[in-house]
Amino acid sequence: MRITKKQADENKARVVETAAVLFREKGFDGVSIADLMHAADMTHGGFYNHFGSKDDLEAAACAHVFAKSIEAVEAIAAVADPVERARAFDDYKCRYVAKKSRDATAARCPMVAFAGDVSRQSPTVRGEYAAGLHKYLDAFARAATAGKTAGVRKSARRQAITQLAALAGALTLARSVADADPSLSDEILEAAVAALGAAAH
Amino acid sequence: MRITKKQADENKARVVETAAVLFREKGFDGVSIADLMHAADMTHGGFYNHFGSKDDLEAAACAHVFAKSIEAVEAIAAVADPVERARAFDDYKCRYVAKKSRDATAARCPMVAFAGDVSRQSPTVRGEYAAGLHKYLDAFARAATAGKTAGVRKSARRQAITQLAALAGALTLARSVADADPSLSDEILEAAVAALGAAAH
DNA sequence: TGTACATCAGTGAACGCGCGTTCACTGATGTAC
DNA sequence: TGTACATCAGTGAACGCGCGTTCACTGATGTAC
Repeated sequence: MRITKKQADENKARVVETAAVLFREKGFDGVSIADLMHAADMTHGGFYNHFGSKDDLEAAACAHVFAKSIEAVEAIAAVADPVERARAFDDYKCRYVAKKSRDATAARCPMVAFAGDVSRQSPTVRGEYAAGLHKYLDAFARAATAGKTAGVRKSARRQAITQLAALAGALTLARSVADADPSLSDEILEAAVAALGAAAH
Repeated sequence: MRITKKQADENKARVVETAAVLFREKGFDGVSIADLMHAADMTHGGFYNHFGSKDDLEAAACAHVFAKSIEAVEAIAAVADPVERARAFDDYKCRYVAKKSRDATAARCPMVAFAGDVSRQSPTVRGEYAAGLHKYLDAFARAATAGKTAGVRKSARRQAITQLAALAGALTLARSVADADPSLSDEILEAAVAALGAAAH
């Protein structure tokens, strides 16, 4: 039963969106193609009409998730007014290490969701992940250094990278003990928030 | 062919040691029981004489790896002379985010090696991991706050947690792009080292 | 515009493989006397 | 200490399951005339 070209494109997009959610929630290996296709309201056989392999989909899902995150941070970096930009950036970082963010596993940041798995995946996935992280980190550093003079920009970028590592590390560690030691998990996130406050002034 | 009790205990210990290496290198799901047992110079059938399930071994390996890390940090925290302790602690942190550390995947820190996978493993593994991280983090905070007055110790602990998150986050991110974008990977580690230098005085 | 045919997105059974786990067996070790 | 037997760590074949992937088939869509 052939369907319309537009419908087929929508179906493919829905598979990528579904994968973006499920892969973040359960990891690449935790989602079978049959599970995924059923979650996207299709049967598993049609998968290979759209993707050459599961690897290809992993790469596509990775790029898709990063694209959204990059867009959000670039929007902050593009804010013209320095005060408003700083406020928006602080908000973003606070939300990043909020408990709500830790618990929303399906919407998690691609760094945290994929960093552990990605180095064991195929070169295609690794390449797409690296490209995404590179752009994300650049956008993050730009949001932090926008408006600074060229003289301090280099060290400001370094600081931004470390701040990003601290946020991602805190979220990763907090997530890893969320079930087994909730109070430790909370303490890690609270420390991250406190550090943001201390760095803000 | 029954063997001596001592030999059997040694065999079990060798399986745990081998698992500690292979799981860090390839992840829990990347190592089959047959692979593992052959790496430990045995056949796969004997596995269940020592462990109830693969989960049990994962938990044991997790605890084993953490125990070593905890021991190292506790030794630093126990150094009596404040100057020498600070120097030892700084050394430890610098080694943690050295490129050599990123590339030694088989010897990697348990936080970085397991954090991504652990929340998808069984409760047994999650429990052992959480217990290990809790002790490790406590030791790390003690190494940072030893000798400080009670008044500042709470905020010093928070700072130590964030510093640990920054180190673990930097190593995780650097590892995740090590193959596909080596210069980005290097930049992340260099930023982490620079931040350690800035925090030291 | 209408018709005939090729195309191809989606279906669901099937294949082959690797994995965790089980099991009957072996034979040296540990133990009871 | 010596002997007879039970124990149990290690072996390797086998089982059952889930997975990624393939394939013959369907029938509405797209296209050539």
